Amino acid sequence: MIDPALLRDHGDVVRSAMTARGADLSAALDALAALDADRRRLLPEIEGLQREQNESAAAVARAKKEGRDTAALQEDSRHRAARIKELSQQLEAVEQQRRDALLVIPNLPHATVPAGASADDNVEVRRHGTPREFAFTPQAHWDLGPALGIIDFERGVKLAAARFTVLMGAGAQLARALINFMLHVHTTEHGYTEVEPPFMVNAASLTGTGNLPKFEADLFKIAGDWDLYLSPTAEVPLTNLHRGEILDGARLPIRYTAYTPCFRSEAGSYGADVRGLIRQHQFDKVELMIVSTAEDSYAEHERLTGNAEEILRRLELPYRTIVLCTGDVGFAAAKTYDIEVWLPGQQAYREISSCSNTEAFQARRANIKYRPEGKKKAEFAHTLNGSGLAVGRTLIAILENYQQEDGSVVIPEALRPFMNGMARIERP
RNA sequence: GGAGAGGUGGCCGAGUGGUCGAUGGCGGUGGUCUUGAAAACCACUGAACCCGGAAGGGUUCCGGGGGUUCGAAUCCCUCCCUCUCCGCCA
Repeated sequence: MIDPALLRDHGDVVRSAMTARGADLSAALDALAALDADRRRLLPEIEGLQREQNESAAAVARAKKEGRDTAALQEDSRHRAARIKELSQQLEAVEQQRRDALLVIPNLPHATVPAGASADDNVEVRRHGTPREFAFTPQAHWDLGPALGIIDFERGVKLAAARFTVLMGAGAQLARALINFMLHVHTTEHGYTEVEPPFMVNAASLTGTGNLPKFEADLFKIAGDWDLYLSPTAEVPLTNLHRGEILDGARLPIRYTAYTPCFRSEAGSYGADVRGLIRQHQFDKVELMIVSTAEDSYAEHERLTGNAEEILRRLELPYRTIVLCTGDVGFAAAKTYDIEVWLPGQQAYREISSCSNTEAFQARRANIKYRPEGKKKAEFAHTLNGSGLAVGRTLIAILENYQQEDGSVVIPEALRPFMNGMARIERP
């Protein structure tokens, strides 16, 4: 949620930020500003009447104690009560509309975010490793995996639906090893606390992160008499851990990591990445999440992105890091780095992590505050999140980058301790 | 799934229609005392929003929502949550 006071006092800043995003929100912002003005007109009027009503009630109490007649006072109060009720109903309607309007306004891009209209305008900030030279034509993982007997696409469809997959044998083991490896590095070297959250979340949590109300179509909702959704990312439960709390500033930054399965309906992406493991309705991810002070959040953002990159460096996978431009940065984010891993089967860098600083956008929606050390007034925290990393896509990257001419796949050195020492996955 | 009990400020715990945002205790902060600490004593100690340049003033909040009333923590309705027992179960 953007700061309502910013729209009120510096509407031009908000408007130009939305233009930079390529979002035409001028009508929505006009409506929001009008609702805000209505609210500020109604509120003092109601509060003044309530004050009179409180005084009147006290006068009745005094009069009764002294045995005087209170009929006139009560009659007066009755009229005022009706007026208060009438105005309050108006205010309630205005506030509801104002809330609804605020919840669909995206975040303001940070000043360091490059201007641009689409993903084509994203800017590469660094590149690590060199794509391997193959003496043969490298295969895509959707050929490698089934040939090794470790990925079964057909049976995933049989068990559930398209975009569900079964991992078998060394494939399942590899996914589990990756999860353990990532959690191990983040908890023992990067200072994150491991969390196992619920894999289903409620509407309040999804509203806090910004998935609701605007992106309900991307979610799987639980049928029946439940206000629950399958979590699309651990960002949702981790960010909401401190929803409605005021944290001690001395405790910040708080860093969490969690392995969870993630569930996304992938509505509207029917033509994209239909082959292979890239885009699934269910996938595993190790998430990184940080609650930070406002001053430190951009330093934390760099750190978090580096923590995610470190996994790829340990696995010796070539990657590049790009910063999303104003036209591509997500709804809740002020700034996002995408980390893209090299996939020889596609001869392309593909997203394997997305690391965002949402500043106070989610904190305002989820009411996450902290009391700066030595200060009395609580402030909105900044929240950050990033994949550290997407497990399925990491598995793909290993298969494709470490494939051998005979169709076997070498296990990266760093992963072998988590694979019971296995050094290679052979064809059956 | 069945039966019962209960949700009050950071915590414990009073309060069953009239200045109650709420007695008291604990915890916390500051002070007095002390070489220092403890103890004792004193004071302060929630949040959101509105008006205001500020100082300050005001409104709301006793699980959520609605209702009765001049007036609700207190009465009524409803929803949510927690706990206990039984059943079932990993």
